[in-house]
This record gives sequence, structure tokens and C-alpha cells, in this order.
Amino acid sequence: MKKVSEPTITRLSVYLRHLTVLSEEGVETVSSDDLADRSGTTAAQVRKDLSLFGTFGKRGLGYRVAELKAQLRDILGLGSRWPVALVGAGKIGAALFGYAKFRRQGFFIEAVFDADPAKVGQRWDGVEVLPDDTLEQVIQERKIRIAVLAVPSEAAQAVVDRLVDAGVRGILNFAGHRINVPAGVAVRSVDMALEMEGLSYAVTHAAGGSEAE
Amino acid sequence: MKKVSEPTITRLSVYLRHLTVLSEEGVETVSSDDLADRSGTTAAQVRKDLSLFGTFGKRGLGYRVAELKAQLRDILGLGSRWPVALVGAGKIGAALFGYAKFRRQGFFIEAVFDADPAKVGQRWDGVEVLPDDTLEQVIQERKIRIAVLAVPSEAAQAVVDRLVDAGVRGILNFAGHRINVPAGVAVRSVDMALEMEGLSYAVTHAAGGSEAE
DNA sequence: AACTGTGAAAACTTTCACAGCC
DNA sequence: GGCTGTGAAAGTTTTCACAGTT
Repeated sequence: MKKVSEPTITRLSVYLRHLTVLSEEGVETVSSDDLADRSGTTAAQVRKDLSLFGTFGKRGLGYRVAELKAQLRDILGLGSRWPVALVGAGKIGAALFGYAKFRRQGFFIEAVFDADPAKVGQRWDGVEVLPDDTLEQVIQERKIRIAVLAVPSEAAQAVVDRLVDAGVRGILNFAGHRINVPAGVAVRSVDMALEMEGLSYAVTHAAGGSEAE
Repeated sequence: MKKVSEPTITRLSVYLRHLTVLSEEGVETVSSDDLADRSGTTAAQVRKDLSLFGTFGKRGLGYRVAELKAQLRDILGLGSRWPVALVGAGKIGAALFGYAKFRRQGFFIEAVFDADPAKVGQRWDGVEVLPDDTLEQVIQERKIRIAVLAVPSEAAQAVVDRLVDAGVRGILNFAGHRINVPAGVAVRSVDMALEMEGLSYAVTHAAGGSEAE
């Protein structure tokens, strides 16, 4: 399989989201044009993105919603349940834990870790907050491969190293700090301060240009 | 001024962050090479990014930390305090409200809105949660231009329209739903479900390629 | 007729490489 | 000698445009 860019993958997720809605609405086929409108991109982009993975459409007809949805779920690796570890039981950790959409797409936070003894032992919706030093063991035992990192930024790299050693291969990083990982480990970072500064720039230099999404 | 890409702006924020650390450490000058290493990019990229806004360095010497820091703050529009509105006082709203780094860069959440009467009237660190229907008035009175959107996705677009009408020109969108804004309004979206799916793809198709950030 | 799949073109972003200044 | 600023080259992503299928 060819090299697929990160924006392409993000768009595939967006397509999948709209296909899910369409299928709930009982719509059976959709054109690249329609899917593009809903997803905020162009028909050519939709077709190019999909063509990287196979030929899913029928000329003259469009794409069958149910089929394309199944294909995208498969491509994105959403076919089965992903057990996820959450490291950091602070406010951000709590908000993420409660974020219902994770679960809907098959991501289940099955282990929560924190270094603070006051937090350890709490039960969050049935999931016990575990002490930091059990991290390696629990991740290995439960074969967890994806982790959400919501610790203070000073602690981030040390935790990352331990997560990777224990077998984690994908990290969603909220720590607001660059983290280094070896080849074969994926990181997506969400840095709210950076986003706010981007807005500050845009508002300060507002000249007109719109941006959607 | 030329057109400046979004990745460039994000990198400027990252440079600024490292310059702040350097200046706290008492370092007086920094080379593009050093700044690049710290920021996870290349020296050529640093120089190109900066060159879009002026010539800040000295050949043979590098950049003066204090001066470049001041320039970047100015470019990013961080020279003065930004009053910010938070719409949605749920768990995510609460986590964002408590996010200390916002404040450090000059973003002050001065108004919190929620449609739920049970939340209205609460005081968050001295800031009163206001009823949804006062949104327009308060935003106009306090000249708020940046808002953080943390409402359920169904409500997002309606709130966005009202925010924009009231004068908001930059929106940080946590609603997990595409929003449409007129030209002249900037949006940055944080969609955790999309990021998780990106990780799912990467972990499923793990072949080696690392990604840092 | 409607609409996909895809090579080729255009646009954009990053990297290179070096002249020029400190 | 060390290091910036920048035009040119390379690489990447998006858009165009159309041949080909249903």
C-alpha cells in the first residue's frame, strides 16, 4: 500500500462520520460530490482519497453507503474494540474519560493511571484509578496499544517512554509538550494553547479570508 | 504582508514557547539551528518562517532571544490581554476553564455561558456562569472577539451564528462537528474522535514510520 | 446521462545551497 | 568561521479535466 498522508486519514474519518449519518437516514448511495459537500472538501478530493485504497464506487451511480462505510471502518482499523489507557486523572483526564464519542467509535478507556495517591482508588464509572507504578504491568496484561496522555508537561516524556516500552503504539498527547517516540509509534498532539495563539494571529490580522471546519 | 500558512503560524507559536524558556534561562542569543532542534523542525524552516515577517537575525550571530520573542509576540497578536468567552459549562468546558496555559499567554475566560438552568449562577473561580440568552449582550459589552465552543455538536452551528453576529472573530471549536462561518472569522477545531481514529489507522497499519510532535 | 478513477497540471510547502554579512 | 536570508529545486497535496463504465 502506498504512503497515505495524515490529512487524507483525517478526511476518511470525516467521510465515515457522514456515511454513518446517511446510513441511519436510510440513504443507500451517495456521490463523491454529495459526500464532499457534507465533509467540507471537493469531489475530486474524495475520489482521490478513496482511490488510494481501492475502487469502491460505480461509475454513473456513486458509492453504496453501507459498503463504503464498512470499507472505511476496516481501513481505519475500527473493526474491533480498542482498549485504551488514560494517564493522568486531572481535569482534562476526567473530561476525556467522559467523552462519549470515544466509546461510540470503539475506544474504551479501560485503565486510568495517576501518580497522586489521593486519586488512586477512586472509581470512575466502574474503572478504578490505578497507581502510576502499575502502568507497565496493566498495559501488558490487557494488551493496550493506544494511550491518552493527560499529565503535566514536565512528566510527559518519561511517561511516554514507559508507555512505549510496555507496548503502546499510538499516543494522543494533551500534555502541551513535544514528545519523542521511536519509529513505529504514532503520536497525535492536541495543544490548545497553540490553537488559541493561531486564533489570536488570525483575529489580529483579519483581512477577510474565511476558514471553515 | 504575504499570505502565511497555518503550519507556519503554529510553528511561530512553538518558537515563541522555546524562546520564553531560553529567556528565563538567561540565554541571550540562539541560532536557527538550535531553535529548530528544540522545536522539532529544520534550521531552514525556521529561517524561512521568520523571513516572512522581517529580518530579525544577525549573520554570524543568530537571533537575540529577547528581541525575537518580543517580535513573535507582536506578530501573533499576543501583545495585550484577550478576553475570551466559553460557551458550554459541561465537563470539557470545565477542563478548558481550568487550563492554566491559556491565562499564561494572555487569554482570560471572562464569560461562561450555559443553557442549563442548573449550571447558571454557579461561580467558577469568581466568574459567574451566565444564561445562554445573555450571550449577545455580554459579548458586545465586553468586546469579546475570541470564543471557545464546548457545546453538544447539535447546538454548535446555532451558537456559532450568534457568536459571529455578536462580534466574535475567532472560534476554538471542541464540538466535534464542522461549523460554517462567514469570511473574516477564523476557526480552529479540535476533534478528539478524529485524532483517535488517526491513531487507530496508524497502529493498525504500523509499518515503522515514526512521527514526532 | 450520471458519475467514477486517474494521469497531468497547478498550487503549495519544505529543503537545498550558497552569496553575503558579522 | 559562523550563521542568516533567500532564490531555486525538490517534494507533497490538491485541483483539473476527461476517458471510461453503468
